[in-house]
Amino acid sequence: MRDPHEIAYLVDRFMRRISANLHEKALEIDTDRVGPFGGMIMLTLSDIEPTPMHKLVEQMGRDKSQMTRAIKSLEDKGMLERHGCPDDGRISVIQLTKKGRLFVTEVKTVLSQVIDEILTPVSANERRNLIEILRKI
Amino acid sequence: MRDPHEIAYLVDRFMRRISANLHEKALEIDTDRVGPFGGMIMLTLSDIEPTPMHKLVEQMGRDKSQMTRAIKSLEDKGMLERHGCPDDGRISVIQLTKKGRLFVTEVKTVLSQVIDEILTPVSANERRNLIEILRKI
DNA sequence: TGCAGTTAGTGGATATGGTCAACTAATTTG
DNA sequence: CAAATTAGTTGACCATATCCACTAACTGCA
Repeated sequence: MRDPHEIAYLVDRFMRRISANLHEKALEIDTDRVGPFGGMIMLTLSDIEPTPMHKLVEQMGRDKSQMTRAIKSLEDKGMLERHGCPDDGRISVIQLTKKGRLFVTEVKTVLSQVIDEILTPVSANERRNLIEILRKI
Repeated sequence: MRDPHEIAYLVDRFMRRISANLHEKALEIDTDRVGPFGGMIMLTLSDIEPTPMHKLVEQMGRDKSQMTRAIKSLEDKGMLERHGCPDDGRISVIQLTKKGRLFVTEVKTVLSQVIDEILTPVSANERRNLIEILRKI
């Protein structure tokens, strides 16, 4: 394999390694059973909050109905809050709670550990390259 | 975001773009409703066949029970065959059929197109780097 | 104004993928 | 040969994804 399609394969493997390794370590911090997808949402939110749903949907490339349910679940767990937007009645603005922000810092710690482990065979220089390239995509 | 955890996020986005773009184009060639996961299995098989299940499981990093069912479904669709191994009665060796091989070449074509599109902002040099780095992981 | 089209978000139905645990049959090891 | 291991299967269950129809609120235009 040395054609473009190999990339799909490699990226898939990469992603699966992350989730597998995360799975073990995350049990301790994920006391609310937020799960991988919920965690990803929280991470994303911590970057772009406060934000309306549709921005989050766009950012994460997911279906909006899926997002509705995930957000509701996170709201029930006290991770985030929604308040209506005075300028536009359709929009509800999402914002992390204090608990949510605390959770995000924990997730970042664990996730960084996991990725560091996976990236041990990759030099610091190459890591910068990797991030650089992925950002362009 | 400039910490290791950003990588998880970027890789996730990458993977989602691949599946989204593939989703549109794949409808024509995927007449047997093999689906993304089935396609991934076929691609992997085309590299390592003939192979027993547990090698495939190891290679793809999936649960073996999941693989049992996926393989059965692909077998029903005439994409692959299994025959018992004379040396070891537990093992059944998986092999692509002619139809399966034809399907794989189609998948590779479409997938390569999709990835080429996504990688347009990335130079040839960087692509080599990317593959290089992903291989190490 | 006010109606037509668009946008934000919700909800139902269904499909696919992933996880866990228990199980059978074949094989290896001491 | 008995005990432990390995390959693969099956059932149950949860998480995630996709599609579609729907409401409410906003925008643009005549």
